[in-house]
Amino acid sequence: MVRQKIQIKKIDNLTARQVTFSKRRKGLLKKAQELSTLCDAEIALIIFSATGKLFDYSSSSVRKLIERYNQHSESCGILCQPSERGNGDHAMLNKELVDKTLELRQLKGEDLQGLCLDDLMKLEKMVEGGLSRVVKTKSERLIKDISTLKKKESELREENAWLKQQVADSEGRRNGIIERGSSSDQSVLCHRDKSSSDTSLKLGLPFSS
Amino acid sequence: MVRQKIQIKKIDNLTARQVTFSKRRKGLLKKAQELSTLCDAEIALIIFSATGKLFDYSSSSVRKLIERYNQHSESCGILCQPSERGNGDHAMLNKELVDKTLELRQLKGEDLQGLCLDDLMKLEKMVEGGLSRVVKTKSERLIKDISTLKKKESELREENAWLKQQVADSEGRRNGIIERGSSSDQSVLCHRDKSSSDTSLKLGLPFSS
DNA sequence: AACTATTTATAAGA
DNA sequence: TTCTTATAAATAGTT
Repeated sequence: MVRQKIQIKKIDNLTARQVTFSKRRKGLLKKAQELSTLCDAEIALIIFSATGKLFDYSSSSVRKLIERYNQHSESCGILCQPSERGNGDHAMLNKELVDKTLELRQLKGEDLQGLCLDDLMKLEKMVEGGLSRVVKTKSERLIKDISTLKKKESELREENAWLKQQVADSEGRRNGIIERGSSSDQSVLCHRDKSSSDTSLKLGLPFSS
Repeated sequence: MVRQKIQIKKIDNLTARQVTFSKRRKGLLKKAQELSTLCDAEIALIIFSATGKLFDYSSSSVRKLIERYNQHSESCGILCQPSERGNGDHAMLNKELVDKTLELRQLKGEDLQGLCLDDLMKLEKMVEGGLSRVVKTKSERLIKDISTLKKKESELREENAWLKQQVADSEGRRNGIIERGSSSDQSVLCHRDKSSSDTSLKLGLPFSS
């Protein structure tokens, strides 16, 4: 609705979707509150994000509004079962679970016998979409990993060059001044190896700074 | 909030209040719908006007959302009595549902940020497997449908040939014996035309096989 | 999280 | 109620 008018359809990009959700949720809650204040209306608003997080608003209390809604529906609509409240919950939960399990199996290519050609084609489209998104995410991850590794490599090269110089200097000093055996040699080499793995590899810090 | 910015407090004038209620209610419903579409959220909105009239909206069904709201409050809110047998069931059911929902979303290529490269590659394999099975099933279904249709076609051809013969015989008899009008002619021709369009023409199959 | 160019919502008037 | 219009508010894209 800004910069460019958007289409009202599911936002593909996850991050953009989350940002928009946060912004618009806030806007919606504000509008609900304003309407209830301005016009003396009772309002309940229940929002579940795609990830299952709950947000709600009510001018009084959500439960109270739900009660009132139920009463209204009872008097105006089809009757509800007077008993079985917890049971309805359970049954519904169970049904959702069964439905999701079947959907899951079908996405994995199982239990397809009951589907007509149209359903199969819809399913194909959906799985294709999922595959393309998975592949895209994997590629992005690979690119990122490669770039990180390249950076590390160049840091290590730099560090190595510096250490080589140290060794050369040290050897130069030793040769020019005094003969002390091979112990210092080894300690320098050890130090270099240790530094490499302890700093650059693990923490990704540039050795020279 | 226009011409002059309004205060968010109850509108005194009854008419103005009713007009504003109508306008803003419409706006709120639209925003709710947009949010649910754009961000894949589940939303329920219940509005009681000051006069007690009910307006509601839900992305799926208000009842379903209320059930989910109740369930959510139960599992996330104040602790449940540890003695209840049904509750253990309920919690377990709920956990399964949450797990399956996540798996489902990931198979569809969503919520992939938390996955490492290995997980992504496993997921890719799984979705690829699913896709290939769906495509295979679809192909088999197509082959089977085509074969069924061909069989039907040949049966109809046979029937048609037989009927044509009947017509020819009938005409032969009529010409040779008596004048009976055109009524039987038309009914036979109608039948043949109907058969043709119901099978081969509609589905784009070659008529000859 | 803040900014800002635009779109959208809407108060007031007709 | 419905339309118009001037203006406030919301927000998509960007930084």
